[in-house]
Amino acid sequence: MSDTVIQELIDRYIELSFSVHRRGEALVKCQIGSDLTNDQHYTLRYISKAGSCTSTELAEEFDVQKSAITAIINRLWEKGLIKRTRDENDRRVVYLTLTDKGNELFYQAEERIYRLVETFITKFDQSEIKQFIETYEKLNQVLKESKELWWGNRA
Amino acid sequence: MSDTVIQELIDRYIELSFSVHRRGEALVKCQIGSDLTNDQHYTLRYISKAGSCTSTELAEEFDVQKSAITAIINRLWEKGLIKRTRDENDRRVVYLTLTDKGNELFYQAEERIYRLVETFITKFDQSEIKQFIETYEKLNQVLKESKELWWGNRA
DNA sequence: CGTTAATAGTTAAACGATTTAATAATTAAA
DNA sequence: TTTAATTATTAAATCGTTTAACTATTAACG
Repeated sequence: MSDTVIQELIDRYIELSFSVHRRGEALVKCQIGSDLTNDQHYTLRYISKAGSCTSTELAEEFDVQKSAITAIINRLWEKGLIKRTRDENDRRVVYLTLTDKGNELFYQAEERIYRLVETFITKFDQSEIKQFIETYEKLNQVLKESKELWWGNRA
Repeated sequence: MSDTVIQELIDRYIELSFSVHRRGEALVKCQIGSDLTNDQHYTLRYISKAGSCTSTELAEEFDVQKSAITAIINRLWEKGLIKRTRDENDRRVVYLTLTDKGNELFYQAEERIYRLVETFITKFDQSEIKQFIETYEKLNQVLKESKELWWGNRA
């Protein structure tokens, strides 16, 4: 592969890693606005899809420390969007689920995002989107593996 | 386009916007580690490519308030990586340039990233990468335009 | 059984990135 | 010359993150 293509991939990926989080933020806040941050929305999203999960699971999934999860869950809990339930068999474990309010807010946001994407999706054709998603997933996977490799050499 | 493909794009994009910033962070810190955050590296990168620029320019480019730029520039300045120079003709303006140390650190990071990307780039073929970059740019452009549209309706 | 590990989650302190609102200094416009 | 607009900064607040220490609980093993 030519050097310029590698360099361009790097440029784009770094650009991506800088800007896309902010674009996501705009996406979540789009139109009527939800008062949710990108990270909060993504957390609701994960819990909604899982039905119920633990802090440890979220920390592993998001690749952050458990204390970061505690913080974000606290903020969602203060907004009344999340419920904490202790496991009766193993009393160390806390299950996280969405409250009715949490569910409602999440689905509202999802619907808004869907409507928005519909407005511009016509500019792409299906195969282009599919290809993009595939390459992204591959790239993400490769980066994840690489990361484990480097960090295995340290610490 | 089918509903499932739209939904999948949304899922992937939201995932992307959540995770990619963290992957970028790992990329910047890879191997020997640079003590730069992703945002700091990206800022050095922009100034390096531009040669010299202003806070206002960075704020527009990064799509944040100018005070956020002041903050990040302060941190880089404290590390001795950035120089501030007042314009003699218009004394409101401050030009930002990299110091020698800033240049060195930035190029070290770039080289590390390049070497890393080389190790896994073989898993992709050139056309796939090119296509990925193109679609990314298109998507980014479309989202930028959409954002201006929604936010034009507010405020 | 009882002591020692390990695990799940939280708290506290610190830092980085961000926003809004207010301000200082300077230049442009009327 | 007074008023506007522009450039950059500061201050206060919030969010997301890390590391380190801690609590409560469960598992392991002699």
